[in-house]
Amino acid sequence: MENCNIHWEQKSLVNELAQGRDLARQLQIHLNVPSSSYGTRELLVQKIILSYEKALSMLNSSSSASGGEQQQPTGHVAIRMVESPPHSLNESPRSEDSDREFKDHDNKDSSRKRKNLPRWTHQIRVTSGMGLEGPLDDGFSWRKYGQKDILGAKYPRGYYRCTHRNVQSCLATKQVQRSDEDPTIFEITYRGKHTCTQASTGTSTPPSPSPLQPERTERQNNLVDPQQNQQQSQQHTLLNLPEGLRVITEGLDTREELFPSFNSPSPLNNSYVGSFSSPFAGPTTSGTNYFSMSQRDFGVDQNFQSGEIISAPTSATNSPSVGLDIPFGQADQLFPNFSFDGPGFFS
DNA sequence: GCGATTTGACCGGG
DNA sequence: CCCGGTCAAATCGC
Repeated sequence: MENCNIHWEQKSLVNELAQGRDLARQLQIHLNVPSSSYGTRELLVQKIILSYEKALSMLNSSSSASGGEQQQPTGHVAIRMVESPPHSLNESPRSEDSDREFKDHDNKDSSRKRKNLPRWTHQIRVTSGMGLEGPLDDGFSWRKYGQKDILGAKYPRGYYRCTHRNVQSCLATKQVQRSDEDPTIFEITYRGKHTCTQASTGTSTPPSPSPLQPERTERQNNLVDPQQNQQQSQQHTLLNLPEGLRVITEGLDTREELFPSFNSPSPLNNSYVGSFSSPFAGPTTSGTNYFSMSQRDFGVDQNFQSGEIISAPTSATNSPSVGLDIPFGQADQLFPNFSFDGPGFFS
């Protein structure tokens, strides 16, 4: 059993390093492309750093005592994934989703619904000034399909799904929930993975950032704001993310999405790697009070010094499992060959 | 007119 | 039966 663990960690470590290598290659490419934006490059740098950190944490946790949590030294934005089991004691256990069954006449294999789709949340806080913040775009186009008041939460939760769900059966969804206590924190939960092919060419990327939209409190409906749906220019919109943001990320469950480079040999075509690990979503709606920030408020030269990571408040503080995660919770979805259903492996 | 959002209804799990 | 997630008709915005 332990051998399996060790073996597994080696494997994920290799994955991590390979991902870092690919990201570095991407960065190299971007450095040669004049159209590449600063934000894009910075994002790649961040991801490379993240990759290193994860690899290091794997090494630390495996060789020495697992509890050793080390801080990331850099003051930059970093992303830390914290694994937290769904039934952990922290409140807000967004329970499994009860998806109404589809009209899938054919697919009666509804055994695995979205029951165990990968799910991870990112908590995003924006500290620049206050109030209205950014078009946090994660590079995907989402369509809002619902909004609900959640028990015990002051603010409603917005439900989004991928725009191309019908055409590409892209089942990715996300939820955006504003924190009750600190209204500047948004908790974005992603579910599923994007299978849709987004605008890959990048020829006519819509550069327009979304305009400001007034904040609206939960019950007011009259003030609707024209806001354009977030466009999918994977790379370009990503530049919104670093500046002035204070990012809290928390990963739930599996994060096998982060290893798509597993079998993409060419460094060029894993551009969609970048789309996954960018946690910033565009809470676009006027329904809940989301925000947008004008680009110019954040000088590009600001170096986002305020960017800071905070480990997730709920579980990260006391959970020793910070930094090591259960890598392939649903590995079967991505890697069918990679079965590991050993009992008690992680559960 | 079309596509996205809004919003109450509905559904299913716990 | 309550609550969270989704649907779908109405509405909005372009």
